[in-house]
Amino acid sequence: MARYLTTTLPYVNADPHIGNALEFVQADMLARTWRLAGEDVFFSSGTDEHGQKILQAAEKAGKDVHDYVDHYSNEFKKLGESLNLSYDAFIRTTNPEHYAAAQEMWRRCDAKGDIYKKTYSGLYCVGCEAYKTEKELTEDGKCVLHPSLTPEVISEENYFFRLSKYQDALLEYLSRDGVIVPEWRREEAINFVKGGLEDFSISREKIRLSWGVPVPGDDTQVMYVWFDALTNYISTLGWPGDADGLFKKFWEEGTTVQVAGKDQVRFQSLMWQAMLMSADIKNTDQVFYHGFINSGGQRMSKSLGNVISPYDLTDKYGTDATRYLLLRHVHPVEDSDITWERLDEWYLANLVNGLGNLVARVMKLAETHLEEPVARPEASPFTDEYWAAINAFNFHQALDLVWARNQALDERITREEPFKLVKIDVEAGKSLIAELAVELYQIGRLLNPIMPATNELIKAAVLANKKPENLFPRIETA
RNA sequence: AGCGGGAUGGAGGAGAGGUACCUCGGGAGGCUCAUAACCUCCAGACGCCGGUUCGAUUCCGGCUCCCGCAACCA
Repeated sequence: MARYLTTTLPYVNADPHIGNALEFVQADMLARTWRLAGEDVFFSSGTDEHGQKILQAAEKAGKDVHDYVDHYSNEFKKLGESLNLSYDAFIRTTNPEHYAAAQEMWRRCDAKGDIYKKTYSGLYCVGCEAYKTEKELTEDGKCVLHPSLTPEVISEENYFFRLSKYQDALLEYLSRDGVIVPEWRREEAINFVKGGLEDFSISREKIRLSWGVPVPGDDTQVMYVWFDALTNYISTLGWPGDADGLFKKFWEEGTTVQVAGKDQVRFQSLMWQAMLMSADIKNTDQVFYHGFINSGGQRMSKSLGNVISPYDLTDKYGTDATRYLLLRHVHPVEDSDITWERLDEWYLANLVNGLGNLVARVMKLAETHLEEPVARPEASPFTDEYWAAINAFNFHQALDLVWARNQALDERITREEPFKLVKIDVEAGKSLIAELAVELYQIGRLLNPIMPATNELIKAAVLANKKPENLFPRIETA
């Protein structure tokens, strides 16, 4: 079966944060799992590069906006390498092909009568060059960032998308089981839609904001970044031209899954789905929403000094251990809290003393007592329970299953004492040790979607009958 | 106001209609193959009040306390 998978595209106005890493690693585990199961997978990620915030950030940094987005896009690419992601495409919304796709999406929605012009007025802060909602203003109505300025009421003529028209169609879409995971977010979305939808502004006046995709047929306006960015999910497949047939194969005929953060429901499951409906394109089959990561009971922020960046993790623990920590100790959909103390604890308990030590134990026995490597086992170690956990996005449960197996192997060694047996009855001892090595190989295989490099190392060690270097060295804990 | 989530041993987290699991920490013991690792045993928990049920910590209702959301935020 063809399976399409995508993350949301990180917005390139800042360095990658741990939430990006979580989303990438979750999606990568899905992609690798499906490939293992023999499915044809197209896994996409990339960067979202338009909009006011980016233009401002570039100006603030004194950089040309093109150089600025190139730099950050590359940072996200590097993060992908640090996390050993296996995506098949990295789409940038500044690609010419993407521009063409976003404009075609616009034309189609327009042809449906879903785009119209309207005057939008709001409180505008000249300091920020942005409209402000009440929430963003101080009690006396001043901008938080520019308290000396009084926001002015400004009117702007923009194009709007008739989201309201799709209220019933969206309710029908949301009535399908599984279109949103977890289920309670689907109910949340339904309630939200029932509360009434308002049309969205999908363009900006070019004189205010030049950094965006031009609106077809109106050179005074550029697309609001959301309209352009959402289209990436199909432009990455070559839509609309579809010269390689990827769009047909993966989007139209395959199963589509999007991975996103919990703040994305309105954009991914409502706005984007309405856009697809308007353009007569199949809706996304499933959107999985992960939770957020806090630290020390608070949202990570530079001012609090509790930021843990993905590079902090990979530098300290390495790629595979970082993947492990994010997949097993961060809850897939609830918010989670991590601190260095806990990360150190998990690393030490489960990887150093757990998996790493187990590999050393078994391979030392095998290397010492077996003349030749064991044969590669035929039987699949993947159980229905394991597949089911992953397909339900319960990554942590799939990992629990593997670690239960690790523990069972440790227990077996203690119980059956191969190191003693081999001195009493050489053949029986060898045969037991061979069984242990085979089990270790199976554990290695189970780690494939979780810790790709460790999976290879363990399998190679067993097949070479050679104890590897410590997989997870002890590290200095602060 | 409303909508949603959470409340599990000393700490942090899973979990599920019927002996409550994991990591750390505490106590006792074992092993020596292993990265001073591993294994066994012990002490210790399901916020409060009702309801459904043979039985609920798990389902339902109410309460208390925390946390999100409340649309152009990319």
